[in-house]
Amino acid sequence: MKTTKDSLTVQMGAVADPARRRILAFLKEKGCCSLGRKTGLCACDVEQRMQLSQPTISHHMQVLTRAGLVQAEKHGRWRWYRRNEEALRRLLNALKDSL
Amino acid sequence: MKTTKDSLTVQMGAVADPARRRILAFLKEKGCCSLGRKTGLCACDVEQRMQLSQPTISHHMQVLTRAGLVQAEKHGRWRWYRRNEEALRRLLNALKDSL
DNA sequence: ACAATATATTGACAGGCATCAATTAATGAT
DNA sequence: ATCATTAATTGATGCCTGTCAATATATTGT
Repeated sequence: MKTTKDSLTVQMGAVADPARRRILAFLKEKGCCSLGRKTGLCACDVEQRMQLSQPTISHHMQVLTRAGLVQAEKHGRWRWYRRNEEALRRLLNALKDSL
Repeated sequence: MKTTKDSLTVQMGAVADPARRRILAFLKEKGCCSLGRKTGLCACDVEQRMQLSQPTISHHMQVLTRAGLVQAEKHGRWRWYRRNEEALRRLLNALKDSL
């Protein structure tokens, strides 16, 4: 019996992990690969700041992306991640209603 | 190497579970055991509304209480639980800052 | 074609967690 | 005292998740 998780639960699960909250905070900064961009980091940027292995970072980025809280954009060799401010705002509102 | 969880993470973990979010919603209602009280339910109230066993409910109430999101008050044979609105508000604000 | 870089995938492992049945503890009623 | 009721605890089980090493894939540069 597989119970499919509703999207709020998925997002909450994503944000419940402290490593992923740190990543979301990092994504506010300007990354070394971002060049002209105002926001967004590549995975290597994140890896540099966190003390976690590359596969672990990749996994966290996937969780955040699947939850819709960050958006990924492939750019050559890199993959740029940026916060989905809209989704984050909606999450906060949903949580406000749900709590 | 045991990493102690910070309180925000504990609270987020508590609220990430859909069953516990439902419980928090139920706690807004008036329970059968509450008699003259405006808010608060006993565990049997919660059990009636959720399709979960009594030990499971007990466990969830413990998680919510440890996280400081609900407050328990022993009253004879029953234990009344009520939402800690202050803590819930603070959690939302902390999350707003953290996200 | 080959080497280097950035990221994803796979497989494994440990720890945590949600859940239940069975039991225990606490309290109230008769 | 005994019994009924409410809730906590214990022990077990299976699932989910965070983490890493090793490997694979994709892309760029030479």
